Amino acid sequence: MKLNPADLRRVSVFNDATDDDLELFAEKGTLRTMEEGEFFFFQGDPTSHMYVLVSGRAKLVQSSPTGQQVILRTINEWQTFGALGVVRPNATYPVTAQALIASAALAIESELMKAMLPTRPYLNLGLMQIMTNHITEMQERFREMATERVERRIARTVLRLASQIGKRVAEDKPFVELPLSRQEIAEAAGASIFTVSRALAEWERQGVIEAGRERVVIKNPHKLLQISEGAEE
Amino acid sequence: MKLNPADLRRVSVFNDATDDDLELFAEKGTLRTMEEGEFFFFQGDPTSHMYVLVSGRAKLVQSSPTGQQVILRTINEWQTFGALGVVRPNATYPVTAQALIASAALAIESELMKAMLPTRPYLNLGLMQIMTNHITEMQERFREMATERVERRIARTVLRLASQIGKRVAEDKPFVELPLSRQEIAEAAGASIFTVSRALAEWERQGVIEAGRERVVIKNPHKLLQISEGAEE
DNA sequence: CGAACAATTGATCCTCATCAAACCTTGTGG
DNA sequence: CCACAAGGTTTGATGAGGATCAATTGTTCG
Repeated sequence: MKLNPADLRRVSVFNDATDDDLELFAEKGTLRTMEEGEFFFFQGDPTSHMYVLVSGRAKLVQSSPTGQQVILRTINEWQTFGALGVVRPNATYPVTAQALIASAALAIESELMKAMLPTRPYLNLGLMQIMTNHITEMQERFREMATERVERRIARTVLRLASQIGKRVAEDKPFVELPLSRQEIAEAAGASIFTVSRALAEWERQGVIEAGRERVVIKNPHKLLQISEGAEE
Repeated sequence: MKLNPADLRRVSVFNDATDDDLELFAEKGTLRTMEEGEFFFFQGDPTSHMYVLVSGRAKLVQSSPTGQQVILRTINEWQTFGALGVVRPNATYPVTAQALIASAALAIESELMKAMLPTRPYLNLGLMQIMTNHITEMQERFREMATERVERRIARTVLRLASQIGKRVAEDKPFVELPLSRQEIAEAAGASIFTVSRALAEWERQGVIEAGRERVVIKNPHKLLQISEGAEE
């Protein structure tokens, strides 16, 4: 399989790259393909590469010493992950990256990226932009987790996941489909799968969503947003 | 009051700055002094400046629409805050920065920083390093909040706050003092002040800490670490 | 068709927030 | 120097929100 360098411009970090640089990334990078459930890297591995997801879908999970997991982020096509190693070459990944479906990612050596930084302002700016995005997102999620009750958190989580990895169910319909199990929604929302199941069942009764096996279809995002903001009774 | 440019080298972002740059920051920046409880900026303000705390102590808090607060970070001398604006000039602060005690901070215009980035690799690297630190810290705190129960979270919070803003109670003693109210510890741990009060009372009974009004002295950090990791009985 | 696994549903229990009231500490003014 | 006010802290009683557990019901796939 061959990667078209021009496609790399869809990556936000590479928006302002020169054509030469894009070719360099495409050439020096190696394409890694994964089956569903396989791992790009594990929490604790040395941060050897930065990844660009070329196709498929992935998730970043963090495990506690006791084995409990939370989903920190989901990755869609042309999004980057594992970028920490660019800045801290001798560090280890703080998360595990796992393919949600069959996927392919371009792996670029951290050392290469790091060597390019001093002469590429656009790369620095691009990396800092996604970093600040992650910081503000994590701060918000932390506050939610600390102050909001489960149902709202689940609603927000479903909406956020939908914006990150949701697909239109059909071109002409506004419904958005989310290919995630209850377990995964629970790990992203910080709830038990039972509570997630009950919340989804209730929303389905109200016609807000349609729930299936490893699948959620959002039929009324507006109502879901209301729920996430506390319009309840 | 005059700021010595050489002191700025204690700021991690400026570690590798030239002497000229340090002087530039000291000269172009304005020193803002705050009484206890005053605000450097509010959540929602435009990100006009990056700050370096020169003296005192501050906290970054985020408020929910309903007014509930969480403490995201505490700032000690020579630490930076409000650095997001450097990368996103037209954004607004996602947090509020408030002085915990009488403090002074050097305010450097975001625009100035941004203009310097393309020709200063050290600045880019320095900023990215603190950003990755924040990301990994927030990811861990999020996981803790999602998976761990209160007492452990409070223990971890007290330890983390101690490492960030703790002071030795005396040069020759290992005890670390933390000048925070129960309310503030609660907001940092994502707990109620009642639960915090009970936990501290219990630990004081065990000789792990010494609790006072707006004050906690850690006498046995090792034991506290054990509690935070779940050694309980 | 049956095995494996996801999801549901109900019953139970436990953690922790909430509320109320008392207590302690610090600072202020007479 | 004492009295009082203000605000931080403690403590107990209560209750609710969710987690946990167990059993059942789908759903998918070989």
